Amino acid sequence: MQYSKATNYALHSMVFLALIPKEKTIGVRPLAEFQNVSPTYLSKVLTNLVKAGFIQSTPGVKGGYQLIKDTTDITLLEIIHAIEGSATLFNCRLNNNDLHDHHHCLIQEVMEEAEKKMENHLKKQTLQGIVKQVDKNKMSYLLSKSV
Amino acid sequence: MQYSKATNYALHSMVFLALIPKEKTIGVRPLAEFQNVSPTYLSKVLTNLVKAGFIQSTPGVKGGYQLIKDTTDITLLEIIHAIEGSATLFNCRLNNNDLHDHHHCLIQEVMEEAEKKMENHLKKQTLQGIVKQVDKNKMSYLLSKSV
DNA sequence: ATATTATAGATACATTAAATCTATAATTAG
DNA sequence: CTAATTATAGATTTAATGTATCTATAATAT
Repeated sequence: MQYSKATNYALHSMVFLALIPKEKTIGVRPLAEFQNVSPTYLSKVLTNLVKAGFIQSTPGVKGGYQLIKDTTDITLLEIIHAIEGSATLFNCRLNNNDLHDHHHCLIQEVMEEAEKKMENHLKKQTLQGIVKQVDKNKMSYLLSKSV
Repeated sequence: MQYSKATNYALHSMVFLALIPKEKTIGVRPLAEFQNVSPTYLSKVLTNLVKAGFIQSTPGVKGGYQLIKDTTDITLLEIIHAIEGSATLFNCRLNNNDLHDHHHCLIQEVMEEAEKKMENHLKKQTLQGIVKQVDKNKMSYLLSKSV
């Protein structure tokens, strides 16, 4: 079980977008090249981020993508959910006739508790938290490409 | 992203096995019927649990599977790892030439922290914890089939 | 010796992620 | 207004992986 490549691209793209001046836009081409992925595929991922309200897209010359939400108001969990959806990681698949709906699965209960621990942590991790660290390292984030 | 059906089967099978008398064995057939899965497929899952050292298998008449470890000494995390492996949920897939190994990914760092929260919780959840609850409910676990 | 049960290997099937292609719409520049 | 640029949508293809089946083999009990 692993997070999808799409989620990978989404998270890295968001960090990238957070690092460029807010009034500027950036095209899908450089974003894709940076991540070694085809622009057409990445654009589909980015569209999900647009629909989630994190970024804005403008077509045409000088168009591209840009953040429209404050980095302190975007959590990693939200980004992940925008791509992966928000279904629970574990779902009891016992479909026994005798199993009634109100009989909740004890295993599922525990698994959901565990997942919540992870989510609670990711809920506290804002995009700003990542970006801040990049600056702190005093490395040219874009040049080193070590996002 | 979701845990595999195999993990589902493994967890439920372990609870089932924990509920039968320790000296008795149970064949793959009833275990499979209980979970609405083919015996041949479930046996492959169970073999992984054998290799992990949780259960024992004996061929032949009156053979089958049985627990060989104490329920207080088996955690849900261990069972999950026996099926899913222990790779991290998130892996930075940026493979830029300019990216050196020692440049660790900030996103990955956070994601691993988050995953650890979940794992720490599952590490504390023993098979006994589940089984105990089943008894507490005073329901015939096997009859109600509401694992 | 026979019936029973697990295991291993090969294979097939199904689902989903990942990626590509084409056409369309929106925007800017000239 | 026209041409170039850029994002979007839809259909389609490819690849990867999870799920499942089949057959043969080995081990055990009666």
